[in-house]
Amino acid sequence: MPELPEVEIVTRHLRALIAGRTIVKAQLIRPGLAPENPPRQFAAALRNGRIDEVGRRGKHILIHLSNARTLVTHLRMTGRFLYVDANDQDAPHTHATFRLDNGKKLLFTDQRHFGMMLVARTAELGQVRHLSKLAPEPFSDEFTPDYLHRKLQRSDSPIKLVLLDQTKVLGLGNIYVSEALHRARVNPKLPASSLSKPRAAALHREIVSVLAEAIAAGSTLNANPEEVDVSYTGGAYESMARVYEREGLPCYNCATPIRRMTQGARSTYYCPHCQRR
DNA sequence: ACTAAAGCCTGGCTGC
DNA sequence: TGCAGCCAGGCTTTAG
Repeated sequence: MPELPEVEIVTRHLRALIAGRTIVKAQLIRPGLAPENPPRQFAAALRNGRIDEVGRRGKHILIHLSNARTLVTHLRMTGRFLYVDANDQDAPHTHATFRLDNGKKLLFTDQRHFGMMLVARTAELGQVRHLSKLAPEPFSDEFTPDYLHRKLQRSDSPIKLVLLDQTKVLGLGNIYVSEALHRARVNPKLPASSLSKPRAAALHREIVSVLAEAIAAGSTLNANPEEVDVSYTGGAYESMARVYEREGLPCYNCATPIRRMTQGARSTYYCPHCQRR
């Protein structure tokens, strides 16, 4: 599923394909995709905007335009961009289209309707509700072992749930949170506040390294580098995961069978031996 | 102020 | 074979 590494890969592909292009015509087909922008306003705000930059903030993709607007996109579970000929028929579940000045069009498809878009003035992005409370980028200088320890101190919830909170730690989802905890040998049920400072430092190191390694490997996406179209399974990182979806298989450290449990209505994978405490 | 749970949504799977 | 019902999960909203 799209977590920070997956969104980073999509962002890079998009950047290579559409940076410098101009949006000739934008169309919001399903208004619910961008509830804060009525379809006519959505179209007008993007029309004739040249794409200056394609960036990322957490799991959001930011497409900055020359007309002082930014298109913000969250893929959630099944959102994806397709880059096709302008004359091609729209793909199934297409909820927005962006015709470009090179005979191509970008489609946004989303089978499950969880994805989100919004257009904002670039200068006002700081006040956009979805972005304003996000934690620092995990690769930034602000995300330090001390920062992580301080955030964890403030909650008695199971550490797995706290790590999924994008206002505390940015970029982890259900896959990488299980991976980071296993690598740091931390029990997912441990109250966040009881993680010692040295263990928080180790966890910090593993969060950064698991995200970096996933990006370097191309994440869990199966993506054609020439295309922005991606499949959300079959990517290289899937086979690199040490616990995720490995229930019953031996831990790579100690051969104990990996277990699955439910936390916050979703699966957590862990090694009952390596992650005893 | 915090936490827990419901809700959003649909394709694929399970079990009758 | 058909179909009801469950499951997956990022994030917001609501209830406690």
